[in-house]
Amino acid sequence: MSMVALTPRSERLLKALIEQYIVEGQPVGSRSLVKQASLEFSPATVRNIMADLEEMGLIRSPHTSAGRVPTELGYRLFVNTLLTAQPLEMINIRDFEEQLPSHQDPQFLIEAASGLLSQVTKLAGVVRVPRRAHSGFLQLEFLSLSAHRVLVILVTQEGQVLNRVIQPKRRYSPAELQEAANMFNSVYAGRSFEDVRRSLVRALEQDSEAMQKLMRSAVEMAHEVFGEVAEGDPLVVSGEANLLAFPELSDREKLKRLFDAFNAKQDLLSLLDQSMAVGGIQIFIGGESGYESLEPCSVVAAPYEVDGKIVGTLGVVGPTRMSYNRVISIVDVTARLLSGALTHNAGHGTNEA
Amino acid sequence: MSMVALTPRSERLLKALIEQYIVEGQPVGSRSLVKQASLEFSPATVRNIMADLEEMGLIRSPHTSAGRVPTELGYRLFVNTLLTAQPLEMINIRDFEEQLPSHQDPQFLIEAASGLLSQVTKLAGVVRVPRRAHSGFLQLEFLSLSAHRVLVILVTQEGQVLNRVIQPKRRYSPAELQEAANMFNSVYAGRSFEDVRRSLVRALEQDSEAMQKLMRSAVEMAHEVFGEVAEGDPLVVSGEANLLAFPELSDREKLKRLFDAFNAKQDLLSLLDQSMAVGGIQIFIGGESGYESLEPCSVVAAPYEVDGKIVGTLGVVGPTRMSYNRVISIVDVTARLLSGALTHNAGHGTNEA
DNA sequence: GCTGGCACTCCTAAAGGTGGAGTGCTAAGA
DNA sequence: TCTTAGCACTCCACCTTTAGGAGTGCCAGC
Repeated sequence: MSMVALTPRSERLLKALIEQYIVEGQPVGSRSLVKQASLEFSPATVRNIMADLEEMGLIRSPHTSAGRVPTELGYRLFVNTLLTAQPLEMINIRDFEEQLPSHQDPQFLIEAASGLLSQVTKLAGVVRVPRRAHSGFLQLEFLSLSAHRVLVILVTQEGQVLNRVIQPKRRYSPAELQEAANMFNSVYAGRSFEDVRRSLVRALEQDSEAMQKLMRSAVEMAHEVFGEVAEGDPLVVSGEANLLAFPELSDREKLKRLFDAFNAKQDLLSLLDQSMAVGGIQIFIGGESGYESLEPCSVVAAPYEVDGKIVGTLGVVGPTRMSYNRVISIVDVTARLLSGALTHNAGHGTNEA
Repeated sequence: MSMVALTPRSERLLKALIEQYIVEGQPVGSRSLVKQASLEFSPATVRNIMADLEEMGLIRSPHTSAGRVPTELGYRLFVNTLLTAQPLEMINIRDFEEQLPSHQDPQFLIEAASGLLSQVTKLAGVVRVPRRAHSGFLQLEFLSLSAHRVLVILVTQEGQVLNRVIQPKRRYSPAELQEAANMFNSVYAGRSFEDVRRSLVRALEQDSEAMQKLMRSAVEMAHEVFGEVAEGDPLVVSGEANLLAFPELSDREKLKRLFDAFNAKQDLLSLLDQSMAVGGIQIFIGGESGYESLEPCSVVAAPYEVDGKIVGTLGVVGPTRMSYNRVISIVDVTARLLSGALTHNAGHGTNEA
């Protein structure tokens, strides 16, 4: 494992090898590599260089008389230093923008982004949705639906709307509901969800005499909703079926485990959260992610923002043999566009007259 | 193809054969069938009867010296007349009910039902969500978020809440928004979504003089939302990965096509809609559904209701070789429970004091 | 240090061979 | 007339063998 720096020639060779392997999915032999990359030296020379690269742990042979295949280390070197940036013109950004119109429902945008990622990469797209607990509580509204049913609507600062129907103990007039909401909002608006939830619990435990009666009702009803509103699905996945097309995942066992991972979502979730903390585009190659279920895969992820603050992560999951430069560009631009579409004070609003 | 009625004995044999095939997934031979079902006649006799059944098109041999496998016709006869009802005690209905609590967000309930179906059947669960166009519009609310952003909230009679942020041309005070909403609701409440949408288009085309200014604004803002609010995902699918476990779907081509069908959703959607019109539990075996993509599958579907009116369908998709009696019971009970959870005036409300 | 040549390895695909599970048919028994 | 045991036959699934090819490693010459 002599960590001698690569010569320019061996770098070039490694790059050509990985690129060919990414396209063909077959171990790359010396002869075909010479032909494919029109190298000016002979197969025998290539074999010598390959032997060096193998010694360095960058490539390996599946067996004695097969060609070479990149190792995780090889991919890592490749994405770190050998990638040629994808010309972004090739990806029609217009098309992307059309799919992610500004000022839409956040949930809709997130699902659209996930679908977009999977469609254009032909891999699985995944979006970590913003956590509600940390997002800001903007406003609450009580609507009377019928005698004993009140619709409670919560609005987050991100523009998300959550709702739940509750059945309060007594009947309230629309005016009462309105006033209760006003009182509630004036106290709690602007604080984080988690913060409000805790405050409500405390308020309920405290002496109820100290609170105005209507406010007490508001707190009770709000608590019912804050406590119960499900976090919803924290992960939006699409295009899993695309992975069926890859022969390297034809191993039924592996495939099943991978799909179960998509279903369980726990590993992916942790990975994306971890990536959110770091910021910037993250690439996890094979076992680098540290999750066994994702071992045969690579993940390319990028955080996205709302009003300049990172709130979630999106990315692509595919076999280690993926077209990294293309995927990276796509993930990058999608993250930017999603951020733009989710950000409210965007300069490109439609009705700024 | 002599359509002589089956003798009780051949019926019994067919039933045993299909039941064994459902469990084992392997062609059933005469000897093993005798042993398994402890029949009181010999393998030779069974062979004779099998030959008859084959002539009637109820079973077939994959090849000369293999056992017999049910045909679609065989399955059809089986589910029509030979099924022994699954004792419902076996499925713990309590568990189901816990997963589908009343008075929850409809979207949540629908996703929970889909997940429930797939988990307990180990197949793919699918729910057709109610169509918005036909559902009733209950009430609309304008909330001022910031200077130029207004949150428009639509509430359906089913208790669903839709929302979108718009940027109106001029600024409105909260009081104005309140009044505009009141005016709007007094005119349009109770009509179907599609109806309201059409009315709005007409109102906008007509002479604006005839309308009060604030009402005009309300109509404009409402139109922006009614026109643009996406229908959302009409189909909730879960547990697709369960299908990977079935060897009969190991054909990569078929599997890919099936997964694409789940993604495209068009065929499944048509099938479920068709099933909704008929009402009652529907079973589509293999090609009976008429959709090529679903040809290797069977679908068991049942409609569900809100307030006594059928609004959608749910079901299970799996290989033709599925445990029909079990699946039918599960689909049935899930449809009932979902109906109950979605129905508002349910007798089992929690706070009816 | 590069290259052609050569022996060697090992996979893949096709071609045989074998055993078992299962069938259809026939003829004898109830 | 229905049932059953027996038997020859079929065909798959599995294994082994064989040949072919792609590729390597190494050596010797340039």
